[in-house]
Amino acid sequence: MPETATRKPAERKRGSGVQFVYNVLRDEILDLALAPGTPIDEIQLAQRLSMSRTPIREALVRLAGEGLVTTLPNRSTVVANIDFLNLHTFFDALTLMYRVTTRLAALNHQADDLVTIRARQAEFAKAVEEQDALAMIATNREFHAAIAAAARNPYYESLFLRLLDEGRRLLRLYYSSFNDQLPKRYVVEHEDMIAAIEARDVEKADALANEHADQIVEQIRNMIARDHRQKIAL
Amino acid sequence: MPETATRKPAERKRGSGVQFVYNVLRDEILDLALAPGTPIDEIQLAQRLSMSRTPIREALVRLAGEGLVTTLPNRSTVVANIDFLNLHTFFDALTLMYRVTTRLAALNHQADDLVTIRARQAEFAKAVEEQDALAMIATNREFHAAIAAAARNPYYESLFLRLLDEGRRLLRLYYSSFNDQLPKRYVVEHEDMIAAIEARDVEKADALANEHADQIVEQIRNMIARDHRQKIAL
DNA sequence: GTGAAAATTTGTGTCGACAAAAAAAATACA
DNA sequence: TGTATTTTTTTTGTCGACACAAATTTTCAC
Repeated sequence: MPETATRKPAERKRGSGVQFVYNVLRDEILDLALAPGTPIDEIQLAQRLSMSRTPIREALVRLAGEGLVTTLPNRSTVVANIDFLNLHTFFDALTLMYRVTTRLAALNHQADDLVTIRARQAEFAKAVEEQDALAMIATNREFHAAIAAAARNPYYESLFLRLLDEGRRLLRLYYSSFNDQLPKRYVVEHEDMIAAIEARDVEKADALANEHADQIVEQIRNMIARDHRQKIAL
Repeated sequence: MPETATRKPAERKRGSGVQFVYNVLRDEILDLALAPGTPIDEIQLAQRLSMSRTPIREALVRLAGEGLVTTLPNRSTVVANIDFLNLHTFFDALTLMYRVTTRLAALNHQADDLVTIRARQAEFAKAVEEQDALAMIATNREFHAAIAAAARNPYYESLFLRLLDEGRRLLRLYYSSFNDQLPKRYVVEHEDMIAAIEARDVEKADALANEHADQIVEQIRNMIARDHRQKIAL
C-alpha cells in the first residue's frame, strides 16, 4: 500500500473542500497511486482527509464527469479502467487535438503566450537532461497545455487537457522503460513547433504537431507491445 | 415567469435523485426556460422538486463540469451565459466535430447504426414538413448524435454532444425566425450524408459534413446579425 | 455436507441542521 | 442628505445521522 496523503483537520478555508479532495484524488489517480479499478470508499476517504462525506461525494461527481472514476449505482465508485482495446480512439483524438491546438496557437497567440510556452519547454528540456521520466511526462503535458491556452479555443482546450491527463496515466504505466534517445528528439521537435508558432506559419505548425503526435503515439504503442510480450512470457 | 415543473414527493426510487434533478435542470437550461445568467437558488429548487439540497448540489456540480452553469464560490451558481464574443471558437469546434464524426461513421459504422440514423432522419424530415422549429432543433441534434455514436470514438462524441447542446440553446434564441427554405435543404444534405456513410466514402462524407456545418453556421450567423440590427433599431 | 433462506454487515443516497460568508438592511454620524 | 459602519437576513459549505440497497455471513432445513 502506498504512502497515503493525510492532512490535519480544520486548517482549510471554507469552500475549498471540494477542490482539495478533487486535487488529491485526481493526482493519485493520474499518478496511478490509485490503480485502475480500485474502489473508492467514501467513509475511508472522509477519515483520511478529515472531512465529511459531502464534499467528497461532490468531488467524485466531478471526477466522474471527466471520466476519471466510474460510479456504480448503490455500489462503490471505482477508479476508471484503462481501455486498452479502444486505445486507437484515444490516439486518434489526441493527434487531432495536437494538430488543431498547435494550428490555432500559430494563428491566435499573443506576445506573452510565447514566454509561457518557452518557460514550459525549458522545464521539459531540463527533465530530459536529467533523465527524469516522471518530470518529462508532467512537463510535456504543461508544454502542450500552454500551446492549447494560446490557441484560445476553450472547447479544444478542455478535450485536449482531458486527453493529456489520460496520456499521463498511460505513460505512468511504462515510465521506467524510457530510453534516452527519443526524448531528445522531442526537445528538438518542440523547438521547431515554437518557431512555427512564432512565425505564424499555420501549415508548418500543423505538420510538425502531426509528426510529433505520431512519434508519441508510436512510442506508447511500442511500450505497450513490449509490455505485452513480457506478459505472455510469464 | 415560466410554468415551472413541480413533482410530487416520494415517488422516485432511491439513487435516481441526482439524475432526475440533472435532467430537469439541463432541459430547462437548454430550452432557455432558465435564461442565461439566472441565479439558481438551491433551497428554492429543493422545495420545487421535493428533495433535499444534497442531490441538487451534486447535479449542479455535474452541470458545472459540462459548462452549463457557473459556480461562484460562496455565492449562487448561475446559468451559464452565451458568449457571443467568442462564438467563432464554438463554430470552429462544431464544424470540426461534424466532420470527424461523419468521417468516422463512414469508416466504422455497423449495420444497425444506419437503421438508427435513418429513423432520426425521418423524425427530422417530419419536423421540417410540419414546420415545427423546436422539433427541428431537437431532431437535428439526435440525427447527428446518432452519427457520432456510429463513429465509435467516445472523446469526439462527448465533445460533439456538448457542442450540439450549446447549439440547441443558441438556436432556441432565434427559433421563431426560421424561414422554410433552408430546412428543406438540410433534409437533402442529411440524405446525402447517409448515402456517403453507407457507401463508406470517407472523403465524400467529410466534404458533405463540412458543407453542412458551413450552412448551419451561416444560418446562425444570419439570425444573430438580423437580431442585432433589430436591437440597434430600438 | 450442501444448498437455500435469513440475518448481519457494509457502504451508498438522502435528509435536516448548523456555521460561515456574502448581501441587504438599518443605523449612526457628518 | 449622503456616506460609513453595524446589524440583520439570506444562502452557501459542511456536518452527523438515518434509511435503504447490495454483499456477505450465518443459520437452518434436508
